[in-house]
Amino acid sequence: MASYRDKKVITIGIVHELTGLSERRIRYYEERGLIFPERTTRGTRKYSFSDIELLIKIANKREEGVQTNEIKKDMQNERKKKNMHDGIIQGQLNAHFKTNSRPNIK
Amino acid sequence: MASYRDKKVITIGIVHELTGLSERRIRYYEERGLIFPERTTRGTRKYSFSDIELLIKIANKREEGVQTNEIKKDMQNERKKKNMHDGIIQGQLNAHFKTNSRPNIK
DNA sequence: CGTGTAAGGAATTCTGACACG
DNA sequence: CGTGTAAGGAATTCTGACACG
Repeated sequence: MASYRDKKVITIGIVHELTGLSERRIRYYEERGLIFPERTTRGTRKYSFSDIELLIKIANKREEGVQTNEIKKDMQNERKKKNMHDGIIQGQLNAHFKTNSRPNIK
Repeated sequence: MASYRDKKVITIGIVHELTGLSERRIRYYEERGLIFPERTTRGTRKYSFSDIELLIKIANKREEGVQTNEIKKDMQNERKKKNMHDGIIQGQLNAHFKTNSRPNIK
């Protein structure tokens, strides 16, 4: 995991080129907690391809009139749903192997 | 193909961060025809992840004392070998299906 | 609330050149 | 030949703020 898709290496200018979103909007969505670029040593933002895909989804929601607040909640719910699903899988695995998740790991 | 690995979206500063190579060297390898970044509308270079991997290979060769000239020839030979191999495969496919590569495509 | 814009400073990138070896 | 460096200009990015609605 954490392949090319998730490596944060793209500057905001290129993100703008790729998405058509203004730099203002891109920064604003970060301010609202929808997206989390990393920073270079000297402070310029770095985005990943998956950030770019997320930005496009966000922009589409905004076009439908959804507020950033709502978008954020939706994203958190997706997260929760995914984690629940993973929990179920893990539960099934545990039951199958009749063992704890991390036995005897100090 | 032409997935994330091959999209040219990384500025030279980030390439430097990722490879440790000086910007001077990165530009020089372009000058010698070893690497081919694209440009933004206003002229700044953009590299792909595969460019970065290639740069690392080039740097390793250079450490062994191989000249850029040699490295370039080696790269061209790899290309040729690969194309020959593809040709063989294609020939086998053609023989197998007793057909031309692109029949009746206008 | 979401986005545009003007503002000023700091950091980035570019090219062509000189240096050394 | 391969790489460093200083030079000057142009473009980028950053933050905080005002505007409108």
